[in-house]
Amino acid sequence: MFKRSHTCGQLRQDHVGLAVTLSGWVNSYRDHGTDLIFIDVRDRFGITQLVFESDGVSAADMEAADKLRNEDVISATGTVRIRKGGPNPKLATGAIEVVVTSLTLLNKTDNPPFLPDDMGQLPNEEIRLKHRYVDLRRPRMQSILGTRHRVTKIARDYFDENGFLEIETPILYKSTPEGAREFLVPSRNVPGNWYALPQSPQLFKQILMVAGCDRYMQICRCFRDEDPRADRQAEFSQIDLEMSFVQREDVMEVMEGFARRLWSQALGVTVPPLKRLTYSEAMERYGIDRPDTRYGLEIHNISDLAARIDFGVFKSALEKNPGTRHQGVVKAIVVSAAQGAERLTRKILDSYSEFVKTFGAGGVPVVKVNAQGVFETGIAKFLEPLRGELTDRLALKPGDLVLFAADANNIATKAMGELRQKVARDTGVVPEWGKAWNFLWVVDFPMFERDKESNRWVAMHHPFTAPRHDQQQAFLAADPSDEEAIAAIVSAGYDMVVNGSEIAGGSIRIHDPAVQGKVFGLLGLTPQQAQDKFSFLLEALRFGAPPHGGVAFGLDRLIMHLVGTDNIRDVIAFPKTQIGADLLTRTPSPVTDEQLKELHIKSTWTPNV
RNA sequence: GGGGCGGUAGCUCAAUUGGUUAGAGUACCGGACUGUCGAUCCGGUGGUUGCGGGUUCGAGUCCCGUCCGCCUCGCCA
Repeated sequence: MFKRSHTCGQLRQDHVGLAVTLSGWVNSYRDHGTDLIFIDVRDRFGITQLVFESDGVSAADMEAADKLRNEDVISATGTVRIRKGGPNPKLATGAIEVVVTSLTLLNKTDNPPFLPDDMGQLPNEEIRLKHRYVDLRRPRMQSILGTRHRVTKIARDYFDENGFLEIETPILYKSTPEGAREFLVPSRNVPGNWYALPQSPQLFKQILMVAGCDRYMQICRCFRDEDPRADRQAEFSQIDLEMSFVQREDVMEVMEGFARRLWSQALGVTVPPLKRLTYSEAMERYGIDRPDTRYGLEIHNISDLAARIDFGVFKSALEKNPGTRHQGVVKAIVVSAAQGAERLTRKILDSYSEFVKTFGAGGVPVVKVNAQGVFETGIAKFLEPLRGELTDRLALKPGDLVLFAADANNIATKAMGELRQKVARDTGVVPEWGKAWNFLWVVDFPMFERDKESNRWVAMHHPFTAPRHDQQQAFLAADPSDEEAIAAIVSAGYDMVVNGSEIAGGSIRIHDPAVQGKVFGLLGLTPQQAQDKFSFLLEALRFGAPPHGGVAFGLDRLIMHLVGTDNIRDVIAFPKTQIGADLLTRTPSPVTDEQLKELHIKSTWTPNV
């Protein structure tokens, strides 16, 4: 029999004397010979020690117990008693043991590729993913799966209480090639036509608002066929929301309430009211649209001072793109002695130039402030005329380091934003997990940005994002050819950021067909193209569309924060690798010519000979 | 598409300048052991050094190609 009476984490002193049956995996065995064997049996709920004594169990069962090995699946019946050898404080069940009277071996395991314990070093990730069923047995992974379950439950409860309706939207959807690369699915019934997997349910949830659903939520899967990162998968999950008759503040209030509920229930952490940063402020002070405010190291614009000295590096940078928003700038980060400037060795500082080159910047000039307040290092003599003013403006003290970036505004900003985070890691000023939760809002994003390659406008958030309420008239009046005017339009978007990570983003949507048409036009869609791709949306906007807006939380990233991992694969039961492969099921995989034919497609792939 | 790191026993790793029969821990197999708890002790099995070429008297080590995993730039409306 294997129907258990209790779980492996359940038994306590109160249960002493009870006849019980436990089922689970052999976590470890301690074989003391023909008369005494200990087996720790494990399930999702815990570990319990079983004792086999030769005078309490049949000879056959004793022999079977002798042969048990790690990860065998067993069921054992016996009696609970206080441990004879003293309690084991490491186990929740450590006060008791179960003296076994009968044993059933349910599944004899082959020698497992690795043991699912969290004590030693983990095998490499390839092995873990190949044998995911073993990896997921680890208590740590079970705990993460448990957190993930609780988060989705809290989300459903919270949004239910706030009047949201959970509604499913299609996975087989229409291709809308703006944005991320899509996964395509061929249609059998309509030869030559295709579905796409949704990058997000964006338009369906807007249609649901037009359909009078008022408040929608869904825990949905999204698909973007782009290269992954440590915190990004091609297939990922969102807590997706949309609300009718709301302005920006209304959505933000609901979001903030959810974040507060989540951190409270999952971690016991109280989230204070969120501060707000505008996008331009974030970019200016932190060089990134999702600032990590757990440490200082803010970025200073010293272009005005830099322009006054004869230093070639600064001079040539400042001459870039005159009169535009990408005009050359000189920016500085101060690493104070108190923030661990001495940890930035010559070698590390040298590596920073290589580091910023990956973002297109030229290098990182450095000066060090010596004990007399005088600048040292190679470029010190060029900066000497500015020493007094720089010392005042940057509040420099002996022992401080100043790191510079001089380039076109967008490049210098990006390089400094990334460098700031790297410096923080290198100096050790980033608090360890769980010590600080710096939530904030970023608002007032530009509606559009210029795509470098195609030199066209692209929507910064997405093409359905509305201009901020007070920008609507300016937007409708703006001349599409006036680049600076278009770039200056601010959207009604908002991102929630915690510890430098974007965990949610959303916006008030366009509900006016005229505004939507102008956006499509700016994005380079002809009226005919807009009609072909989004006729359903444009029509819906003409048939009674309420003002609406919404947001999506990145579920995987939320879990990463709540469990303290920087690997997104740890929070997904069956994740994919860098090339989108599932090593467990060996996906993707070839299909037959018959399958292809039925779908009216032909592969152009040929094997390398 | 670019850059970086890695791939040696089931697993984690080692192997000096290119040089004897590629080692250790653990797992596994056999044995001993009545109070362990990451049991202990004794013995043993286990290798296409990712794969394919090349250089060399000799390659885990050097070269070329390729596959896989991770990090990253681009990309991610």
